[in-house]
Amino acid sequence: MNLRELAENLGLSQTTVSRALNGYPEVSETTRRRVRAAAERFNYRPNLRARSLAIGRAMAIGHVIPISKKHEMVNPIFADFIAGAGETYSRNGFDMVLSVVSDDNETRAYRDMAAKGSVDGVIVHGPRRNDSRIRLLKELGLPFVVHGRASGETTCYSWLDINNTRSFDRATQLLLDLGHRRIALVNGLEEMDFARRRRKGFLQALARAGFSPDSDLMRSGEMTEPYGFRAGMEMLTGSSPPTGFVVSSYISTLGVRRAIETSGLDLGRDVSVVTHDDDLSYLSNDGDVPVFTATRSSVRAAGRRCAEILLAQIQSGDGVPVQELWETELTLGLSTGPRNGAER
Amino acid sequence: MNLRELAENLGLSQTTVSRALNGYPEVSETTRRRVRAAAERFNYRPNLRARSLAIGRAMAIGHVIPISKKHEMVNPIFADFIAGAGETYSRNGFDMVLSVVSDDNETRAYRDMAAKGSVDGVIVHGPRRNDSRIRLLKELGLPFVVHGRASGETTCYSWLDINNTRSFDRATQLLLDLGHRRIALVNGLEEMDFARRRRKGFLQALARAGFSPDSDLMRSGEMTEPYGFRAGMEMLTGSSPPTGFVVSSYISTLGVRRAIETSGLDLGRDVSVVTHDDDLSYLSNDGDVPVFTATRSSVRAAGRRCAEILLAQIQSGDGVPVQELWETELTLGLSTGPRNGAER
DNA sequence: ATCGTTTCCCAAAGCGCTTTGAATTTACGC
DNA sequence: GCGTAAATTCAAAGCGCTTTGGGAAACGAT
Repeated sequence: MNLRELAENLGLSQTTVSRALNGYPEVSETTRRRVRAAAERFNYRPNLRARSLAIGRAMAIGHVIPISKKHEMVNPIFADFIAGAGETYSRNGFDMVLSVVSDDNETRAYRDMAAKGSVDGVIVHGPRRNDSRIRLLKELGLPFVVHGRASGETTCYSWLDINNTRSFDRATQLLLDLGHRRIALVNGLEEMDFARRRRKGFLQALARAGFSPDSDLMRSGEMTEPYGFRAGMEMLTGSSPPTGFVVSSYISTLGVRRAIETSGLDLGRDVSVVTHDDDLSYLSNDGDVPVFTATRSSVRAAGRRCAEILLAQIQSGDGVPVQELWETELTLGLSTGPRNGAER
Repeated sequence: MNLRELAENLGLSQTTVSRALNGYPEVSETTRRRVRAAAERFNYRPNLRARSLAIGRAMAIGHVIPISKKHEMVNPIFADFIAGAGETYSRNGFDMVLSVVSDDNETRAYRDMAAKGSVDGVIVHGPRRNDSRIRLLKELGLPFVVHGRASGETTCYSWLDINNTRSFDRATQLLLDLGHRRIALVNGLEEMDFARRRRKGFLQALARAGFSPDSDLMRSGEMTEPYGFRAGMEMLTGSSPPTGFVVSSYISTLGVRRAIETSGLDLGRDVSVVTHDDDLSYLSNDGDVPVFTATRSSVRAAGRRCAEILLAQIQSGDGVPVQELWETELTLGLSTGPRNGAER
């Protein structure tokens, strides 16, 4: 059932039917009701492609997901973000189109999206230092919101980020306050912007306490469970193992815990761990008392908000960037405690 | 840059340019090269909406993700599936459109997709017993592939599933062979088709060994980590705790492990666990020796394959259903061992 | 030269919708 | 009853592409 058929059926012109359905004032209330009823009855929905061709908008938001051996974007954190953003989209009648591309094709993917006109805007995930995508998207004139920030990028753009530096400063400070002296950082990939900021916060707290960084106690890598395990094992079996860990992701924290247990140590007593908790719906750190002491911020809420910002930007058409910096909650769990008196 | 401009620029008609780019034989090789070069130079991509309006195909596949309090589809498993499917899509020039809807709107979402013409086909996730979506999609004439199966649905349709019954039969049998007598099942939501099949396999193995089912040792729920923990705690602190667990998801297995450890028991010695492992890229159970004994099947590979089947179906246009049943690997890890001699 | 055949290219229609500009009907005041 | 304004409705153009049905040019064969 298309517009023409529906119009014929009603004995009206396509114009009138279209206007009736889209709420234009030039059509009388009685015919509008009549049209609405018929549309309902025939289960009519305007063809999206035709509609967006006519109005020049795609009614869709794009997410480009680079995929490769070294850099895997489709992770549980991303899934939760998507869930949040998706809610917002469907509430506003937008679709979400995901483009999974090998990461050497990422630039092309954005170019394609812009040229093909398949989306009205995009969300940029996992910004890196000096991220070239931001310039590209500006050049293409495609509205976008960055989840995170790209330090080094001086031009103005919309982003939503958490205060990574302060989060990790506070997390580290907590361990210092508990008496820990050898504190390890298990971080994300060094090229990711958030990882740099977290490291900065970590080092900042150490410096304040008068400690100089120990590169043996700093790891960066993609935040999987096995990575956390490996990093944990290496450090715990090293010559002078840490008594505290600050970990960038709940997922790798699971690996760190495994390493601690494998080493016969007791989490929260022998070794303290503070993690960043994205409040993932499937890997909740909730409970009467959370298992892990964590800096928490819901990535799902971030998804919702990023989507809202982007849609507002598209609707308004003005290029006024919106920038939001969210603080995280530092919640105490069972994974932290005072340093054991005895040196290990 | 659109087709008209490109054609004008070349001094050719739109027809010729279109044909040149789409590889039709009616255009000479020399002009084809000339057109290709110009398209490259101007960074021309056909407008997708116009194109699909003209050819009547959307070049996109839909995934409907129901979302609600009780039934959360955006999980790490789904993320991996998406990653696999997405690879296939982009290799074939298709987009993936996700529609996140509250689950009382699911039917509407499929209807919308079909009527709006925004996709050429859909993948159905998480089939339930007697799933109404299958009938709906047949009625709508929208090509689809089901990831899993819907028992009770008698009509013929394309699906890709793993042999859940046999998997869980084997897993249970392994524990029986190791001497375990009280074996618990921590399963997914009862309404999900796979959960029913897994329970069937579980009970089948028990029955073969002459054991009758004990409802105290069977749980079902959404497969989160906290759920696994709760289920594990309840059973382990019950009057006659299990010495073996069969768990439906790696994620809830993490919860079960936490419960075991919290109870002061030793995984693999006091309590054995066999899990189903979807081979998630972020929560890998790999290693020289896997942590968990598991029935393994890559959900990412399943995503790839489902996408292939669907695309083939769309391309060919015939309605010949494809059905694939994959066996899982039963891999031994560190989480299983003979039952302790002493009764606990 | 003439007549098919190829080869190469084009004008125009059509996909299903929105929107412009105009036409028709109705309402109202005089 | 007439003129004007307001309220409705409509025909047609256009969004950017593909594709149908020819037409012109080039090429051999007669």
